Amino acid sequence: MSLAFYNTLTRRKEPFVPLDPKCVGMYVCGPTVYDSAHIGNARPIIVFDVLYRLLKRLYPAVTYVRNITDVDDKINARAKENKEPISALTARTTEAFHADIDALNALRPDVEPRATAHIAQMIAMIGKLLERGHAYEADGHVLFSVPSMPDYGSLSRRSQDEMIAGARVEVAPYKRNAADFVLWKPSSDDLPGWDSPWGRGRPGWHIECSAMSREYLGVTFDIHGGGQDLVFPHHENEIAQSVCAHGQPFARYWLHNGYLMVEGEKMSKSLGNFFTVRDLLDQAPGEAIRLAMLAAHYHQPFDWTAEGLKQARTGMDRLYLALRTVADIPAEGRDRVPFEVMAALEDDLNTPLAIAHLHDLATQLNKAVTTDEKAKCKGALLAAGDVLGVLQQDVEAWFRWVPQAGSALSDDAVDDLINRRIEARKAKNFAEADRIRKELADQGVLLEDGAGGTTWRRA
RNA sequence: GGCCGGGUGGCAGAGUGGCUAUGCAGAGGACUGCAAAUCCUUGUACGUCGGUUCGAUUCCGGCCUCGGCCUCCA
Repeated sequence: MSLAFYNTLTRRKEPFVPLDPKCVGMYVCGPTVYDSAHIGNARPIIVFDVLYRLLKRLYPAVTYVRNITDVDDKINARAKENKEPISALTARTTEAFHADIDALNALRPDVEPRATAHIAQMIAMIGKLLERGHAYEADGHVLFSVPSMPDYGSLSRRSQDEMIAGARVEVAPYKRNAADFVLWKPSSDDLPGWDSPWGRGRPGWHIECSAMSREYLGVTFDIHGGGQDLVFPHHENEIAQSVCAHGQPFARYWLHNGYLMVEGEKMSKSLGNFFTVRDLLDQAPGEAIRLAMLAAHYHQPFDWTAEGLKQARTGMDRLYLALRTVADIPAEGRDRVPFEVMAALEDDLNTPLAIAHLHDLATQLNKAVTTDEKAKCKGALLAAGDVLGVLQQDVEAWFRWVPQAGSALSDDAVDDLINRRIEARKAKNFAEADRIRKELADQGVLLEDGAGGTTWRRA
């Protein structure tokens, strides 16, 4: 089986051949740190985390770069609104972002560059664009000249005429062409700014990704990922900047995750269907959120629903339940991801199919008779979970998870009631035993009487 | 208007030119003091109209329909 991705650049699924098979480079657009991450932000985080985990299994080394945008007009506006220093806002938001993605089992990238730490590289790159005639100064700004690049628009497949026709925003008067975009803009004294050959100012939105990917991955690199909404203009402009500055190809494979909707509608604050990752982590364990997200192919539009999250949690329960039966048997071969799971993921990250195989593995485990069989099945299931980033926690911890807000019965109280029920059952007092079962059930605790005694879990 | 992506069984969601995933929910059975879990069995799915084909849900075309993007939202 070989690795293949749907490449937005060619609109086709293509075999993946890295530039350097010893080390694969991937860049994913990260968050602008002015607010809590919402579930729309979580999708690319989770999707590209699976890609990262997969690549790490297939190649000796992977360099995963995901930026932090910490200079942006939205940040400036929010800081002003909050009456807090920009640095405090970005530091706080970055920290919250890290906490959220850790809870979703997303591995940290190898490099997480901050835009403000790479202003010099951006200035150098803008200088190069000016030198090569792909940019011009106007009214304190430096703008990228779109007509200077004949094949501008190749990623999003739109012609320059179309863009001008479609422009629905008033065009700034200093632009030579309506499609031109800002590389550098002047900052007033109350705004963050850096000295540059064009005066004190700050970078435009797109230049940071061009500069930072160059810094850590080189001029040409393997994979660039992000949400579909970034295809135009962000990624298109990244390509323009990088290709024109270096005269060489930029990212070779472009992967974009589909849009995320909520209960069939576009997520927006005004519709009241806006959820942060934090909100969801209070409602369900991170792995359930993760499984819910991976239940659809990354390229498809995804409809986030409460029902879907519930189903994902039930699905995780099933997998952990299978593992619970073999808690005392050591896993065998955890380092070997089952072939079918790898094949599914290598085929353009088919996570729904991979999850189906996860369930097959759980069924096999449930049906396994000998200890040897069980050990192997357990290893296979855990290994499969490792590439998908699920089944990463202790089985009992999974079943003891309680929502943030809930005033759940303590674990000790549950154990106490279970012991009383065991006494009642010994005395054949089934009425009392059933009463206790009911009492616990009302508190969301399910009891399961098995050969090895009574176990419990929260539902 | 331009461009893009969808429409699969009760629900979610893969996939395939003929052998019809997977999970949840439903039905029946085994097991169980009860229950849960588990295992077994089970269900005339592929928007619509044409075309290509021995055969299409899968390929091609029209139509209907949903969603998105078109300058700073992942």
